Amino acid sequence: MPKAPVTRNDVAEYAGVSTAVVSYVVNEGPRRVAPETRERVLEAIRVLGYRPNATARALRMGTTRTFGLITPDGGNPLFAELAKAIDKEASARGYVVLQTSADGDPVTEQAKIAELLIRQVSGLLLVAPTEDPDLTEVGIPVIAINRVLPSVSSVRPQYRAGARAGVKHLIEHGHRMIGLVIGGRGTGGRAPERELGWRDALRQAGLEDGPIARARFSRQGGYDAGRELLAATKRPTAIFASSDLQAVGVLRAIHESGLRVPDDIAVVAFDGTAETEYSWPPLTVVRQPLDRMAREAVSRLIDGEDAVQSLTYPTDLILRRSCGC
Amino acid sequence: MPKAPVTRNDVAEYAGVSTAVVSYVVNEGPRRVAPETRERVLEAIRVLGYRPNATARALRMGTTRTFGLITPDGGNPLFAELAKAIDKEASARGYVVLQTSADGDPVTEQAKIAELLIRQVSGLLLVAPTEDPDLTEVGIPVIAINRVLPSVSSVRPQYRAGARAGVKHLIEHGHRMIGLVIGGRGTGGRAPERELGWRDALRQAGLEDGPIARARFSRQGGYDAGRELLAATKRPTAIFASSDLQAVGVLRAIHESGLRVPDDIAVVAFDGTAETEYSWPPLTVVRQPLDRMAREAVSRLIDGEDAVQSLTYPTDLILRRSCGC
DNA sequence: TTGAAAGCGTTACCAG
DNA sequence: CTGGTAACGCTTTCAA
Repeated sequence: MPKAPVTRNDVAEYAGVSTAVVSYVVNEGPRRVAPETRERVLEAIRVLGYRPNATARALRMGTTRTFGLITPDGGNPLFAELAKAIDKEASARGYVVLQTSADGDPVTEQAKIAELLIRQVSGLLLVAPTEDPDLTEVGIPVIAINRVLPSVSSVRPQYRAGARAGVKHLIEHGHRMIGLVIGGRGTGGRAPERELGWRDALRQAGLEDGPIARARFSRQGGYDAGRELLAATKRPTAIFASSDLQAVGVLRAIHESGLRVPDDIAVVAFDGTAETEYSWPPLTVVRQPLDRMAREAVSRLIDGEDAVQSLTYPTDLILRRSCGC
Repeated sequence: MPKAPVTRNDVAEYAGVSTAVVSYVVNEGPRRVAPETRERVLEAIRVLGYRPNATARALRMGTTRTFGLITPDGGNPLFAELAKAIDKEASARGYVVLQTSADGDPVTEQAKIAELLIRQVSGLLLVAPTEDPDLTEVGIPVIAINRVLPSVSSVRPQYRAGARAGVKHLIEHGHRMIGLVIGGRGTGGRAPERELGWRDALRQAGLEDGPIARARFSRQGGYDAGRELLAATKRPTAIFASSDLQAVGVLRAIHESGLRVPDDIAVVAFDGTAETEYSWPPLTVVRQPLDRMAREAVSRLIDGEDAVQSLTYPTDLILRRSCGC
């Protein structure tokens, strides 16, 4: 027997006031209420165990104070960490986030967006959306993270500069043949900016391109790519991996081949999730400023800046052992 | 100028029918509607771009088809994978999950529960809740995952049997001195069942207890614990880590000390997240049946089994290289 | 300082 | 087979 929920009516009755007064007390406005009355209402709320019904409030107010967050894959630590940062930021500002995963599938992604929209979310955060969904007419603020979309604002790390810095560091260690592991084969998208950054650094140093292995953004993809690079005719002495997951796979490929990191091959990765601090050896990484991106994304949704902008944030180079430091 | 949302009224007007009919069409019930009328309504919906308002529906129906999920830490891969499994399961059954993280803090946890309750979630999933919140009076189904609570049903792996199997495997490899890394120091709770399982296996084989290191359930905790065990007077030849995160830390501690896995020290971990397949060496793990647990937890929430039960599920022993296989 | 009442978008009952 | 309409719980304007 699921006991009927206590409504604001019950509270009003118990306290001997009107429902309006209860509302004033609960919301601390928009009208003042006499201290004594206020006490009575508070008491009634306590006694009855009243909890306001946010759906009714949302219906009336037209806003749910809820954000929808769609990631391509909740199992990817990068997205998990990003989601955590967003949740934290949103919580701090009184919002709740409806988080869901699109499983890398554009049609699932579209369906999830629709699902969130009917639930009247106050804003939408799309992490690395696979396709460009039709977003001009949704009527709520939308922001893309880690990917730029034509019709909405976006927030992402300075991929190109970050990759350049990572590769440059490898060059400073004396490497002349630096391979690249990047997206492009299978699902998982590409990463043109990181590829450009890698090339920038090589050009600046007057080096020729090292071998490129294109693979999915996964540990397995990195493993395959690593094996490919190790088998290349001109085997690189260093590898720049465009994601943590791939770097971890590369590491495994290198270990299996009996080579040593960083002595035989150095590795630097892009992303910088927690996992990289405990790989063997610990990975030198170009870290995405997740907290800052999360803060900015949430701010824009709440404060409703409506000009379409694409914002980028500087990365951090974290030196650990895999580069030879 | 945020264009006014199109409501069911607009659709009714456009199609020249009443709002009730629109409702029947949208919900495919509870009344039949003439095919021709139906077509007109569908057309109107298409033309106007109508999207039903789920908050109004929730208010009317008293159910949101939304679950609240609270994990202690969204950054922990185990919980991220579990959340993913739950999201997938819930999605398949037409539910959406509001996921949020309590950051290991009981008061945050309580606040998040309240936040979800006012949003009228249809059920609550609590992953490894830190405290026993007052849950008898919430009026919606609640299920605990990976921890048993007095007042609600729970779902968890067979910790004891799983740990026993993992340690037994180590014994079969010939190890006689097997250390344990487990929770208990700092935040992060304990793990009595896993400790019991470890001891069971040792007893069964007539072995004495190896050294125990208590630490937080984190990579850092495992690292510290690993160093502690390596410095022990009777250094173990094998270590059973009660979580993946700790095992990864243990691995790092071993590598730093110059020892080899599994030759000098074997390692087996409990959990079995994706990360362990790509550690070096790949970890032999006792895998939690996350998908099954997720399915069962969601089912119970939806189907509303109200007897308080604590359900356990068998683990899988995944053999990889860290045990010596 | 407080009360009454309208209305948010939806569902479902009751008439027609 | 379809239309009208009350009700869900809440906020807020208007009146007292």
